[in-house]
Amino acid sequence: MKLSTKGRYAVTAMMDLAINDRNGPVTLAEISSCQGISLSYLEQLFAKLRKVGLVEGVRGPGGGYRLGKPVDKVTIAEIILAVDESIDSTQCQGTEDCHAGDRCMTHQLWEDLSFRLYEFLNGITLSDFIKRPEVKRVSVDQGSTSNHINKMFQPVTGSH
Amino acid sequence: MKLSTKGRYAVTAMMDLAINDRNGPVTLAEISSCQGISLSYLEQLFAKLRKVGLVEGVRGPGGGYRLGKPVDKVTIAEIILAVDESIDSTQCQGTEDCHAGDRCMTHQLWEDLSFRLYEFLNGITLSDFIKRPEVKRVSVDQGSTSNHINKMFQPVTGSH
DNA sequence: CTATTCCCGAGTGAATCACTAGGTATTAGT
DNA sequence: ACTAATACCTAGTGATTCACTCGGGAATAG
Repeated sequence: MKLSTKGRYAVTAMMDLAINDRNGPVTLAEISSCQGISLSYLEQLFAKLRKVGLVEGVRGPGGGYRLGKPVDKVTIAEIILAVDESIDSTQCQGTEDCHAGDRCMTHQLWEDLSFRLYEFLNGITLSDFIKRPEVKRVSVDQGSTSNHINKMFQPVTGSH
Repeated sequence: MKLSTKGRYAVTAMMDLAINDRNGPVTLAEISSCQGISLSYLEQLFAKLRKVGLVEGVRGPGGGYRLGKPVDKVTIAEIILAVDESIDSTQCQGTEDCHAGDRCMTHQLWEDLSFRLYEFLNGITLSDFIKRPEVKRVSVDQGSTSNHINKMFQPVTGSH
């Protein structure tokens, strides 16, 4: 689960597609000029997105890209995994007898954390963003219909 | 909020410190041989961690590194931010009149997501890991004392 | 004094990032 | 049939970052 600028480009581009879904395909030229990313670089990113079925291209004039799945099925984790390939957890992983014996359970702990992070990002879909189109920074409308998201805005109470 | 192998090194090293907290300082040589990371590279990482007060060094024989704060005050987000400096959200950010007008709210949406991710990682502390030392993959003990963590293992129900 | 540790800076090959350049394939409009 | 618009594909490139080596210091326990 890596996360870098490349992943950001992919996610924001996918958001763009999700927002303008009903108006037909979105061209890369639009996204490029709008987001200030190179066209050819976008093409490379979309090649990866297309390979895993997250988007589908429409050729010819009036063409562009459409989402390959319904907005509520596309998760942030998928998008990031498609372009920012995962971190290599090599390093004596599996064979945990690396040293003093009782140390070095950190691999396990990291995988725990990594899994949690994945679950978190896999619980957020594109629809969670386009649902509140102009509503900038929603302010905790209780009893929400969009489940599990607003939890993130809540407590953390104990720690800071 | 970037996340790469570098951040993983820092997090696992900090976990190591947290686990062996009571046995005096931990040397970089130990972490190095245990985790298969170069000693000098570790030194560079720990220089950054020291700069923000996450660790403190003890010189001389028997020295090493100690946590700079109580384990329950050190969050994953802090560690990652200390070594993996944040993603540049440049690109027409602020001036959102980049194109057709009603498009391009994606910056805002990205910042939303980025903030959520930060909150998530800032809600996990080192103590959440060392609390269950040998307990591999805890299985949802309800009514937990360690609040907000086990929520992550729960629903996501709707999406997949 | 000496060995052990942290501390510091400079340099290096490899990989990745974001991009440029130059194509080909498909299709809507005329 | 022609043209323009679009997706699609491959190769290369400078800049940056990654993970590392090397060569030193500075502090301190024994």
